[in-house]
Amino acid sequence: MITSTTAPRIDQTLMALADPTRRAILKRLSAGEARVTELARPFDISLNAVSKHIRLLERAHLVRRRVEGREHFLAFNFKPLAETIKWLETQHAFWTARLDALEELLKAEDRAAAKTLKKTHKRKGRYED
Amino acid sequence: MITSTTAPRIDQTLMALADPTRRAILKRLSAGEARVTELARPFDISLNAVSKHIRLLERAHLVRRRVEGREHFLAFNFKPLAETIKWLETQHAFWTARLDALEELLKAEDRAAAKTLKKTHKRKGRYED
DNA sequence: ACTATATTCAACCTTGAGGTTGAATGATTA
DNA sequence: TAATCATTCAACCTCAAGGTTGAATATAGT
Repeated sequence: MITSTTAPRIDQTLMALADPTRRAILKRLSAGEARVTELARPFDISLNAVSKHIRLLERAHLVRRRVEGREHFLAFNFKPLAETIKWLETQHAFWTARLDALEELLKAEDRAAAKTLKKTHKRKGRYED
Repeated sequence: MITSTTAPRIDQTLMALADPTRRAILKRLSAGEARVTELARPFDISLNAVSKHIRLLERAHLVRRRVEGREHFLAFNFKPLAETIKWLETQHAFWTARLDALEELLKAEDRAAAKTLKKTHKRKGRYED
């Protein structure tokens, strides 16, 4: 019984990345530290909204905060991102390997069918896109 | 004014992947087509819940559906996944490149400071983790 | 001591995720 | 035809995302 493929870290990271505003914030932070107000400036939403986005990024460990007086400096933390990419690549490799194997299998079936002229298993309704 | 780094496709894909149940479903589907009931079996949640997850995966184009009579066959669609990984890798490259450049800059500063024995800019509060 | 600045807190709203149960629909099978 | 199976639809619940506005807090500048 699959209760959960418990990878809460990955859940959080992917969730945090699934928002264009947050991705833009990260992009900005890849150029170096920035304060909250600074990060908020380019956006059309309230400062508070950006503050919330930052808090969420922090919770996902994608961003770290250094408080200096009244100013909060945010910095990018790459680790979770690297981990997530690695995980995705692994899965991707796994998935495509399976897919390739399946393709091979189907081709082999087709060859066999052609040979015996039976033409069974003409898989109807193949998908595309 | 950054209204949105509009990549709705990526939003959807990342969001869809940010759930362990859905990732498990995809993993199952990488081994080949499956029907809804079949996909639902290993989970501890209701069939309806799984049906909803599938609908969401479909909406994100990660899964395609082929209806045959009363049975619905689901299949993995790799394209959005590949796209997303590619995008993430690009961003990762961009981010790390920037980070490396920044590190270089800081090191250079340190060297310069050491040379003139001034020791200014001793960046306090470096982050770790 | 004021005043302005940087940021969060608190309360509120709307929307959708993730789950439930029960009924409806449609295709098989006995 | 009647019963069974596969799936969705409909209605409901709870919770958190993403946004707003207005007040609170603390630091910095005058």
